[in-house]
Amino acid sequence: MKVTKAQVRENRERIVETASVLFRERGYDGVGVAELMATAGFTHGGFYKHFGSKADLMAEAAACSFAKSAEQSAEVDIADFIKQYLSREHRDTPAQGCTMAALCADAGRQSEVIKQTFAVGIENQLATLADKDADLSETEQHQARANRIAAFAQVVGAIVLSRACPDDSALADEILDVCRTKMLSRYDN
Amino acid sequence: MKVTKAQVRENRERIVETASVLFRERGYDGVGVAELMATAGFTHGGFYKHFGSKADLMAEAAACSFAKSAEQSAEVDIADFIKQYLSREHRDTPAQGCTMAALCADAGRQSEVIKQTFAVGIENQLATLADKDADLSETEQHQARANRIAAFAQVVGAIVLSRACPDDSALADEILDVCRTKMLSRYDN
DNA sequence: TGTACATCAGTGAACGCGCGTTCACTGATGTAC
DNA sequence: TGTACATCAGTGAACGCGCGTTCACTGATGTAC
Repeated sequence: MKVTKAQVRENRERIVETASVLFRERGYDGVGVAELMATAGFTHGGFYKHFGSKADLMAEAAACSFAKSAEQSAEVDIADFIKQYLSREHRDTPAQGCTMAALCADAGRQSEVIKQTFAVGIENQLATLADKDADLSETEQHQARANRIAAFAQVVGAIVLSRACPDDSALADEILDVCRTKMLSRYDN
Repeated sequence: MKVTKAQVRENRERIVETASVLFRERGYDGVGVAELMATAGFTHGGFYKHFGSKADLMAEAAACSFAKSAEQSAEVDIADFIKQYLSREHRDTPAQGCTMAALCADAGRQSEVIKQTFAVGIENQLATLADKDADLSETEQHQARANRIAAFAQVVGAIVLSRACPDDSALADEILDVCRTKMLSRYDN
């Protein structure tokens, strides 16, 4: 059952993307290698032809989704980012949403390799939020970076708290609405 | 080996508190019933004399820690709360820290019963942050509540992101420092 | 108050199950001639 | 270009292990008389 080199690459990519989705949906401990491989369309035995361990895949799936999200939000301005991030749709579909929001608490309990991947992901995200056109002094740059860090902490916290509430909970929606309104009022004036 | 009623109550309490600590440290999936009971000083078989299931204990441990943290921070003013919450010490000792920060991402993947417990916990925390002495108009009350929600989202997000970074990571400290400074500047003037 | 007995918290072996990982095997691909 | 063979991605059974949960048993407590 050998397969072309192109097919191998494609299959590996499919496993990483499937993992990225399933992990965001159910957490690292919530998805097993066998189920993962079955969802990607394979039997579980072949897993170790692609990855050294489940932990290796966890790191790779995170890195992959961080790269992808940086790509996607490169053209989005900060107000649109906030609107999308703090939407009910994003909260209700973690599998398609921000990996940082879905998995950073899990990452905190994983190995240093995975934490390193997440640190890079955070820096990517901060870079994405930067206003590329602006020509700022050094103190203004520091201030801008501080603003981005605070904003990112707030959107992540809001999503994570909102997801911890029951479905159709007024509080869950209130958290999102309040944070969206407050944050947008700083940019749309 | 029957035991006095007082002893039973005390033992149950010890199990709940042990669970609360271990869950915060390693997540709900990271701690098994057997290890939990052993840490509390029992064999695992007795677990089901106290709780219907592991999920029941998860809900009870969360509720217990929310009640305790509301008690503790009742006398703390908002600036002190921010300083404590966004300290390295809090980040580095999740087992003794805020259950919301440690487990709300896990809660989002659990049953509605647990999410309900977390929603109550969030409301508790918001009530704790309220300025009891203030006598405010209705619009001022709305505004104050919105401020508390946004602040809580930001501190939770900051801790969770900081914990996702490698140990001794500059970024991890920067996230905490930036958010602490920015948030305090709104209260200490 | 003293005695006989039911209760039930705690024990520890056992249950089936799914986990991450390993392995012998298959057979089409890629390579050497 | 055609043939012979080594490679290795994918298969599916099997590994040991720890999980949540169940159960027969123990024996001190609590209760009924």
